[in-house]
Amino acid sequence: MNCQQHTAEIKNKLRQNKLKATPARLGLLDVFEHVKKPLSVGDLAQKLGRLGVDKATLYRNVESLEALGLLKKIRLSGRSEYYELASQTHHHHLICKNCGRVSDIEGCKVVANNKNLLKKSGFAEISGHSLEFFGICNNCAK
Amino acid sequence: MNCQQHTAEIKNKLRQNKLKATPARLGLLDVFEHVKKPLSVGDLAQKLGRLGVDKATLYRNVESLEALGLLKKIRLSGRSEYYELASQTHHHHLICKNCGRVSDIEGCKVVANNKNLLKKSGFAEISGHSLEFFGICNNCAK
DNA sequence: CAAGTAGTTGCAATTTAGTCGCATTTATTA
DNA sequence: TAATAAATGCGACTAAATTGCAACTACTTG
Ligand SMILES: [Mn+2]
Ligand SMILES: [Mn+2]
Ligand SMILES: [Zn+2]
Ligand SMILES: [Zn+2]
Repeated sequence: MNCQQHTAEIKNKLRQNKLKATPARLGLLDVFEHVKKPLSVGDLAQKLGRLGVDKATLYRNVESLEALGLLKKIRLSGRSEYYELASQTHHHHLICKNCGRVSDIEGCKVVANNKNLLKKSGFAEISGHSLEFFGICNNCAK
Repeated sequence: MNCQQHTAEIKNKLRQNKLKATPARLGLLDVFEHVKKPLSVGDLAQKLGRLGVDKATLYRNVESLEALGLLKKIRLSGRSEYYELASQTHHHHLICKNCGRVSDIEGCKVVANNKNLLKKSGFAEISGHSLEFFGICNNCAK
């Protein structure tokens, strides 16, 4: 699939959900396509430099694009929220406690033994992990 | 072990680490002993109501008590940081996407199959999870 | 292709979570 | 009880995120 087809697809998806295909949104998604790392709104603002998109707009857009299923919010350490393209295959992250560097861990089986994955990760030491499940509690499901 | 022994132990641990056993710290730890849920600094401030501990003090204390190993910082959803007693056995959490309710998942084997644990969790639906590892990357380890 | 309009944007003000410096107070020790 | 290292409260400050609103623009429909 080439880039124009891809853009057309995105525009469709937006319109199907009554979201306009604005320069801010297309630019934002384009940044995610080209940058491989998780990005905060601050990162985005910087990458979008010449487009000069207001931060309120960025916050509103990452939120609606997440709701739409194009972005995924991930919780790294630090004070800001990060986002990735939701189209990436499910994976987790290794976060350096020293410098904050983030590496993807491919081939997740939460279910299986992770040791092999970690060996291949390019990390010198794994000192901890955090695993959270999200869902609906019985009380809310009622 | 009764409650007084326990308090004495905590005082010792604090003093051994040149931390004073202040009302703010003992009160804070007491809240954690009695409340089973992870707490943010905001939660703590509220629970400590009548003691009227300043938020700067609370932030400084959760930090030093974490460094001391009495508290553990955990990242749930939402914007603030949460803490739990570090004395609890290693576990993870189920977080309701609807109401934010947090349940402990006991008997963690990140390594093993989680399905049985989830059945017992009191959740109607598990729709996702997040797993992060923390460590030192090769670049930082150098 | 020219309105009409729902949806979007930028801007400024505001809220929230957390941090910091400093003068005062307190827990501990001798 | 006096000396003092550590802790506290207060206020000012920061960064991240949110909100209201008037102006604007991408899309729809004719
Ligand atoms: Mn990733
Ligand atoms: Mn817990
Ligand atoms: Zn590193
Ligand atoms: Zn719930």
